Amino acid sequence: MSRYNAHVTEPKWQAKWQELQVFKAERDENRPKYYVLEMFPYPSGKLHIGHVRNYTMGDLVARYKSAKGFNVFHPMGWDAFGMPAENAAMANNTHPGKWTYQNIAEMKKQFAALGLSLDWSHEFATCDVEYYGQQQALFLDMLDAGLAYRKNASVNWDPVDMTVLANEQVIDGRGWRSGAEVERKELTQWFFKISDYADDLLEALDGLENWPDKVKLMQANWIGKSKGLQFSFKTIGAPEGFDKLEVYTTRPDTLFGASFAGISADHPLAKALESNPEVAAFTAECRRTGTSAEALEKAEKLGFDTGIKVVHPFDSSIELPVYIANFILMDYGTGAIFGCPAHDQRDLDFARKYGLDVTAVVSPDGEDFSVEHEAFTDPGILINSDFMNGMDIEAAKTAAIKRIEAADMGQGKTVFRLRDWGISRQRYWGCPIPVVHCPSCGVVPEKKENLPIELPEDINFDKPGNPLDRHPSWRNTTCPSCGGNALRETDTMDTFVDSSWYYARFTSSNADTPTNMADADYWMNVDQYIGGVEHAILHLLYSRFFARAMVKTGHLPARCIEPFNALFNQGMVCHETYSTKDKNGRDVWHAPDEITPDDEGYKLVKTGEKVTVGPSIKMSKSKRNVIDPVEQIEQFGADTARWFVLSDSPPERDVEWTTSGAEAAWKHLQRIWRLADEIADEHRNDEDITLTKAMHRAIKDVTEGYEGFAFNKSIAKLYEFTAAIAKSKGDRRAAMRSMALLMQPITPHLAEECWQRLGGEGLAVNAPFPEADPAMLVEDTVTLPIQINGKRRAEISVSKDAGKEEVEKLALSHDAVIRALNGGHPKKLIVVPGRIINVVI
RNA sequence: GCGGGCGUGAUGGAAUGGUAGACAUAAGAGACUUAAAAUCUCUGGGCCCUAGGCCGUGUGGGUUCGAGUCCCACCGCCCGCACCA
Repeated sequence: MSRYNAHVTEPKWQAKWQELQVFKAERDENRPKYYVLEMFPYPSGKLHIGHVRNYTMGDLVARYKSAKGFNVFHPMGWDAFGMPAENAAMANNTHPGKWTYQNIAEMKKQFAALGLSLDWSHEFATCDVEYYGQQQALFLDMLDAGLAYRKNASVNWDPVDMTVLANEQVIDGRGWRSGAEVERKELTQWFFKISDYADDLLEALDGLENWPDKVKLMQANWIGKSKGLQFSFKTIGAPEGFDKLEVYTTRPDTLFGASFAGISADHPLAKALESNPEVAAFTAECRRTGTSAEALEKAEKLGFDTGIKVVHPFDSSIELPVYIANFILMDYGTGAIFGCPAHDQRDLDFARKYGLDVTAVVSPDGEDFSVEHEAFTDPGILINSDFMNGMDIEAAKTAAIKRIEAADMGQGKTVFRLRDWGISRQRYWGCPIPVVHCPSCGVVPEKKENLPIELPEDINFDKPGNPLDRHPSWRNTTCPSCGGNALRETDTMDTFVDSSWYYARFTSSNADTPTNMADADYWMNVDQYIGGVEHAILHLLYSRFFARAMVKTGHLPARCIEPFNALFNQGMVCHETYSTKDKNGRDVWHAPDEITPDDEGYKLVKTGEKVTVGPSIKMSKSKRNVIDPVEQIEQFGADTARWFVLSDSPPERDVEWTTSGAEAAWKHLQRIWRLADEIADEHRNDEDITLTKAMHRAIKDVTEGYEGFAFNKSIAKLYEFTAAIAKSKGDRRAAMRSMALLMQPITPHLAEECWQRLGGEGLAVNAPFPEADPAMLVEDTVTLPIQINGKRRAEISVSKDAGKEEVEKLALSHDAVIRALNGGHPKKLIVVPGRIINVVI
């Protein structure tokens, strides 16, 4: 009997697939296409076990769909721009490009060992000049279409690294790298006008039937649509030019409960008042806490009474004080509000602190009502509100808006939380923004024929800041408009731009325009997109925006505004943690290969010290609970790793990597090989009908698991089917061949080997997926449980065609039922054909 | 605080409102072996008066002939957002 040697077999079949170009996708109008895409990786240089799970799932789908007759497109590339390359360049005195391409080469080798059904002929890295040059063309078209623009914006500025930081790179108010206190700085930045599509991006979520509800909900919350009223108060005692104060509210129904007006510390009116040193001190304080994380700790509501008053829009005899308040955001609505303490918790906290009136204007039942320390935000009936008295909230909102509009003081308005996407980054390793700053013409877009604007190679990171800023020969250029001396834009694009359209570029990765319409038209949309839920908002929202922008600029067909037909978020791979304590009682973490089992639990291999086993959590370097997939593949082969990452948990949930589980997977695959090997030499002629039925049952169940992203259930069925084959005394060849084809999407190498050994025709990867014969799924007899008063007491075996009456008769004549009836008659008898019998006594 | 999800054996997990615990791991027993490894077989929620019965899917109610599944309340855990007017 031969032993299965993955180290020989796996490279052999990988070479065969490559030789025969099995995974190369060609347009073919006669077959339905299927585009499978996994979120492409950042080329860190090291394959992570999470990649194995992600890409195995995509590969399963690709191979399964291909076996089902689809023309499958399954490309791969590299999300290759970004900070880590610059950090590595600084640390190792190398070039970011050199570092990145070395990593890509290294990672590609590791990918190859997994045996993925990828069409590498469409491969690109986003740092390839061919890619980012087309991205620049896209940018120019978007500029033309009014989707890109420049404006002043306040950003997180790291004064040591001299760069802008994204919000998530600011930790406790300090730069994640330099540790320097981050400043708010006003800079002129490039933006994409994603807000133009806010409503569309929200509405279209409903049409994404095969997206997780969770992701759709997160996007909807992020877009944050609210309907309300924007109107202006007349002011009393305000500086020149501020005779009106614009506010926004979603609760115009509560206007008669207003007891103050509030403005943000960044509001122009607040700034105008800063000549008063007290105001300046207060606004400075607000801005400081506004940027730091401590502000989130239930920051106390603080206000500063400006002495200015505003006049109530419905009753000019009412005057309200205007406060500068620390809880009002400048970039939402108008940066100014009216406060209605009775029906808003923040306003109530504020009012109690500063002794302002609290008048309830909505009551649960329309009766008199008052509020103490908890704002009333439930539905109710308007009181104390003049013309709105007696109305419900919705009617009152409509009435208030109508009245304001009639008086020409404002109008109903919809506001979004979603803001335009700032894409400028003061960094080298990104896509240069293709514009020129000309002293006479201003900001001038580069001409398309001058693209690509390539990053210069001769740069260094000796000094902080962007090397492009201090590279005169690159920076100095001529104006595309007047031909005079001009300076290049030195900002590069946010790396999220790169990943917002790569799925479209894959369809025609060598085109000399961003896409080729014929290819895009054939391959788009992505039929199944697979990746981590951490990209639920930004990457997916940006991609949805980009698809719209590409439709508008003529780079995608109109039907592609939603580029991903189906989305699946896979769970993470977790592992137990192992720790001991050091002299100071602090945890010291140990890698899985540093420990060994002892009598009860684990000890350190080196010292024999007892190890505390912690819960299974996301693999991380700091906790050292990391499993290296390359080592796993060296030990057991890729098929074992592929089988195991899918076997234990549903794909959307986290899976725990255990040594025993990986070994069990390996043992099972060995067993499959032994069976195939044995059966290949077997000469049995008698059909085992039980096995044939088990085969069709397995085909049906495994297929359902693949279709429904329940891969763990498919694997359970494969285990059952294996047991059925092992047990059978009849001809097992057909069953084992089906087994090979059923396993092919998960363990493609072993499947090929078994297929070949069993005399299968051609390659398993090219064989059609087995189809279950419905006739073979029907059992002649079924076992029906008998319940007495809803509790299972017995079971009977009946023919599948047994009529209801026959079943009833059989049930009533069963010993257990006779005993329970004790001579009496059942009150009720429920027979669900093929399911259950319930005797109610 | 708001929004969402989830609570099932020692563990990961199965279960169109219809036999709870498929499949796998850990554990235990046995077969083969001089022995080990490998392989194979069996046991595997708890309890009791053990030919049988009682209890059991976070807790308490409800709907139903029948609830892990549906409804209400509570408890616990996880994730997302975070002063969004």
